[in-house]
Amino acid sequence: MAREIIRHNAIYMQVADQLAQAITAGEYEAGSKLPSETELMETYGISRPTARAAVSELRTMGLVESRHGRGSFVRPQSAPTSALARTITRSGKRYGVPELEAKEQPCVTRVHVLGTHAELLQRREEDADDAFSADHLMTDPGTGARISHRVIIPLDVASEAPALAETPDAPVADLYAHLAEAGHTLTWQEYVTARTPLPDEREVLGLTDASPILITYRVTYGTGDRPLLCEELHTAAARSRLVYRITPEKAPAKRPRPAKS
Amino acid sequence: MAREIIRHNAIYMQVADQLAQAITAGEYEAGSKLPSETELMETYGISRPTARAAVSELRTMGLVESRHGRGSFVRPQSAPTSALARTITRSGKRYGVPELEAKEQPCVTRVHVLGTHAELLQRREEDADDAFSADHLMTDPGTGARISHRVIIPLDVASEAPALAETPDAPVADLYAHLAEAGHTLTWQEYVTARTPLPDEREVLGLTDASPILITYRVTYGTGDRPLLCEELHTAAARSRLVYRITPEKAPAKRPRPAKS
DNA sequence: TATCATTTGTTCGTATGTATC
DNA sequence: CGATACATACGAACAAATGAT
Repeated sequence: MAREIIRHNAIYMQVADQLAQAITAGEYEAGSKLPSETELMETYGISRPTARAAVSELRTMGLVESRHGRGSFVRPQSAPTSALARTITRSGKRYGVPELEAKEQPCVTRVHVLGTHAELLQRREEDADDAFSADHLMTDPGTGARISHRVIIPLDVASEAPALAETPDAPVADLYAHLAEAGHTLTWQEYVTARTPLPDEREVLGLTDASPILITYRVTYGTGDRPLLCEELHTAAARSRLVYRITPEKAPAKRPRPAKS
Repeated sequence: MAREIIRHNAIYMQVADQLAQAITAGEYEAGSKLPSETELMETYGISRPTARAAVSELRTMGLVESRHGRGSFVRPQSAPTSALARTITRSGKRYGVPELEAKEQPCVTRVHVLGTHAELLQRREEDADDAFSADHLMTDPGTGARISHRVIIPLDVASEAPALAETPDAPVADLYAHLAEAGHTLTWQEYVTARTPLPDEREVLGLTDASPILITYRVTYGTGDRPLLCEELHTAAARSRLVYRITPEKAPAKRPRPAKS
């Protein structure tokens, strides 16, 4: 019954495992050169495609990085990551977010609210609500890592706070301010996931490999917990680390039980 | 000056790009079968290794899943992900965390505080401080996804709150309570990153592929912002989504500038 | 500056094994 | 059993980037 989840019989996998263990055990220093494919062929008595497959595994594991004409190098275990604070500050009526360096002019388009955005903004996909989409490309001052940032502003929200429709590409702190001025009491919630980047995402973020990207959706809620905005942020997981401050909340007298009829 | 970051010249990459776009555009339904390698060879006029390389790219992108003897199938775009709330509630002196189902008996070991743990607990690696490590294997009740959870309790912290040393494998809510009883005012901060799992991590979490895992480090700070505990949580990014509530903080009159001399 | 050896990247061909239907 | 499909493995060749001569 117990089905083998992973096949370790394959030669290239055995070689990859051995090398992975050696790397994680610290037998190869960070930045040091892995044996070349030719050397692997000789030491393990395998063919070139097999050696390549083993190194390819290490690459997708994020353990090594291959450079054309030079070799494969061990990536630093705990890479120089910069902390990306996902906090919001408030001074009076003005909300602030950690500053990032803008790299390009923001780009505004009209989109339909679909998929995760529809789910988080609590809209049905069938309605295909229109929205503004403001795309920003920024850099993390710490590491220089690129960050792509998109703000989705549903049209009905924009019509309630016209300042949003005029400058949907403004910094999010301004968008928050406009919503606060429109009488909303703002709260936020953030959803974090990760996945391997698609080719075009790789290009946008300047990634050379298929190492994962962190994706966060920040939803701004207004009065009555109505979702107003949805921001989507992409960043290379290997270079940045998200930081959240967790503030304890008052526990309700009776724990709400998720409906599951 | 503008260096080409990604080569799209490669045939297998071009094929992978086309297929990836078709999949993300919804031309293939979730769960539907991709053209077989033989079909790809014919339609694109390429060899078998090239067709395989293209499909392999799609696999590491997490777009498709290949099954021996059957074919490659499109993975659901927005997989059934469950939300993993990373919140802490408080009722009186008792702190609560969202409940997870324990899958195995916790396992306690003695470890040195190294790497990221040392960094977050603000200890120097050279000191190689001893600590308890309590490993829990749990499941997300929503999706049944496995979650591995490790608590690092430095020995000096344990000696200040002896209850910690007695039952380091207790639920974290109990650990928090013990620290609060020892006179600490607790605050938390969480660091999120992601990476491709190592073979043994794959096995622990029951993953069949190399799709990314989300890693969160939750640090518990006591009085004077002294780091007391470090929790590390691993979960498959494809099946879970972390949820953070963001509470605005009062902005300091003058923004503290990170020292960088 | 030019050449050469080394190393990875890409592509083909071919063969065999093994799971599924 | 046979056909189909993916998995593994070998061999071979050339391209392209790199670093040293």
